Amino acid sequence: MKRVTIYDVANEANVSLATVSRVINGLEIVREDTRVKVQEAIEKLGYKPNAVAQGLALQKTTTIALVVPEASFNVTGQIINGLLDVAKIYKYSIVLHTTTEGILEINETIENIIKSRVDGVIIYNDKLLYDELSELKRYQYPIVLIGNKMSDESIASVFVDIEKASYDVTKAYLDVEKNKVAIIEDRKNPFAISQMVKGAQRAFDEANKEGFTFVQIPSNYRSSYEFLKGYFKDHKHDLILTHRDSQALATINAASENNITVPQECEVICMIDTKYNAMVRPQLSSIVIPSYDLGAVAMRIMTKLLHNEVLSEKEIELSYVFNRRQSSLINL
Amino acid sequence: MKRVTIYDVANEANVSLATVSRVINGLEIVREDTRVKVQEAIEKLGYKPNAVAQGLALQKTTTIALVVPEASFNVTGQIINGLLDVAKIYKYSIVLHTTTEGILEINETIENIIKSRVDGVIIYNDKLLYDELSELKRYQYPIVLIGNKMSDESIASVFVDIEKASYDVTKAYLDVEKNKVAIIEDRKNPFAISQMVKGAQRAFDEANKEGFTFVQIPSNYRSSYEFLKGYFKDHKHDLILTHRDSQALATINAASENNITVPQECEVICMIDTKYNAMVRPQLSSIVIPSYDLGAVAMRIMTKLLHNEVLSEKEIELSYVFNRRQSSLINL
DNA sequence: TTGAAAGCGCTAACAC
DNA sequence: GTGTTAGCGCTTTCAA
Repeated sequence: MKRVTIYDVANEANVSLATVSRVINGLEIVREDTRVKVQEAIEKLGYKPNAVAQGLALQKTTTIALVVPEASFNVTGQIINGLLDVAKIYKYSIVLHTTTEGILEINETIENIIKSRVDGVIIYNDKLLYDELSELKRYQYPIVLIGNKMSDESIASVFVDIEKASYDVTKAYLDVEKNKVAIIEDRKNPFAISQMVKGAQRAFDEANKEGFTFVQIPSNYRSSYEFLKGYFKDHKHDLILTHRDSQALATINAASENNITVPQECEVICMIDTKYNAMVRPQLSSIVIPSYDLGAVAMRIMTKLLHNEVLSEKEIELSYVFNRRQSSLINL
Repeated sequence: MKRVTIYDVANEANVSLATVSRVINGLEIVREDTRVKVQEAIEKLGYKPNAVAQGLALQKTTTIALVVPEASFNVTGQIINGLLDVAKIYKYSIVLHTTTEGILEINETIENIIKSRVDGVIIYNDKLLYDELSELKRYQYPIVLIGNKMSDESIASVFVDIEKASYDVTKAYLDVEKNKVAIIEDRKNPFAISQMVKGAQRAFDEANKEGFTFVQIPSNYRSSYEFLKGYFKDHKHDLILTHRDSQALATINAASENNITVPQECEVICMIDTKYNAMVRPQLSSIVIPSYDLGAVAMRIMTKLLHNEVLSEKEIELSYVFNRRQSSLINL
């Protein structure tokens, strides 16, 4: 089946292609009867405008690039859901890119994004730092960052203040003299972890206390779990904060192996709330970061950027709530 | 910064745009010194070929559309990882589409796909049935289905024989006289569940036994869990098969509420293996469906379809293994 | 209100 | 080995 073009429709309807273009774009300067004529031709031929050609002619593609770390869908899944829902509303397509560790790979990804001439790029990525962004900025892409607080003429961001969340939680524990607080490393999210550490440290400093511990672990679940099993043989904490649910689970399981009961002897709280938090036993207390909203808002901001609407604020902070479940005892 | 085009490069290098086109496409009929000259111009100007224009000229976009159900990333995450890895190798971009229940929405998605002039579409979707596919076929899109067994001139598929998996598991239990087998419904994956039921029923039929139960449940985790809590008050099973890990967790938690111990009094096995299966306690036994491979193979097949390579087989079955963990007792 | 024609950036004959 | 030119399918001035 030969692809039907705007010419075919024009022919069929006995009008010029300019007229067809006008009706498919809903321009009001078309007489009703010719509009109908064209519509019928479109219908009859099953014509669908070629978005590629439109993209060339208009110099915009109504697609945006989304960049997330490879294998991160447990964390980014909800974000993507939010993103796509809003993208649908504004009729944007989403091209999905994932990045691995290598700087080479990242540059290749950026190169591909630039070649694809998307209208903007949304990034959820702890590691895509300012240097890499500059390449994107050279080409004047509107950029929305998810998770990192940052902005300038072409960059906006949507995030949750994890430093504050970490501070709040830690402070609540210090207030009741539960002073042995530890944060478990998350190698995949160095920025988030650095924020958490900063917040906890601030709480300690303000309380004039010491004893905060940062526990470095291997990079995957299996070895983290093994490591923690050993770690808990001679370490005790009142509260352990983790970034992801998987690390909280590793912690709880490792503690359990050492006959440390959660939450009685050691409380565990993680930062990211997934549906598994409520499914596992003990149910995981967590900061509920509004992932879906993070994605939805990011996409909404992007549409504003693209339509040159004024943004009253380019750094949008979303609030979290604390959801205490079974793995911890203190309410905030 | 004005977008630099192939003309600018041609000017800078004092050659025609055809020559520039040749070097960026790596055609061998360019003299070395002019190639170098052009490369330098490209470098100097920071030129990146416009994929949109290439798409128009070549009548292909080297992008493929991926369609998955909305909010399915827990299940499709791994598939997408595999898909993207292979897509990178062959330099294809992936446009992500999600579908919700409504038939209208689905048609809109298909419409958008057609407009976007992707080179092919890969679908993981229990509900996108033959009727909807026909629209795509009208436009001669190569299609690769993940999860469903189906094929014709333009359709290929990659799947795991869930019917057989379900049969195997059920048979193993019937063989040792554990005859009270139940399958928990999964409203989001009616096709998969129907296959599972079929397999279990076949095992029962062959063994000339009765007692297979299909348990219908509400659609979300929370209400499923509540429902199952009630259900287990007056129902006992030797083995419960579920599709997703979340349903297995709901089952285990509900059983536990009724003081039914897993796996001693009731064994639980699910079909899809996620990383959480090994993290929760008891660890979930499961059929390990090779999700990553499903995605990777699907994309590989797609490249073959697009390059007109002959496919010896258009229905590719991947094999599963059974991973017994703590929630069940019998090895297969 | 409609049509003619230039242009968006690139590829691929075809000619030189 | 390199240049010229006609598209690819659409939008958008500018005229009519």
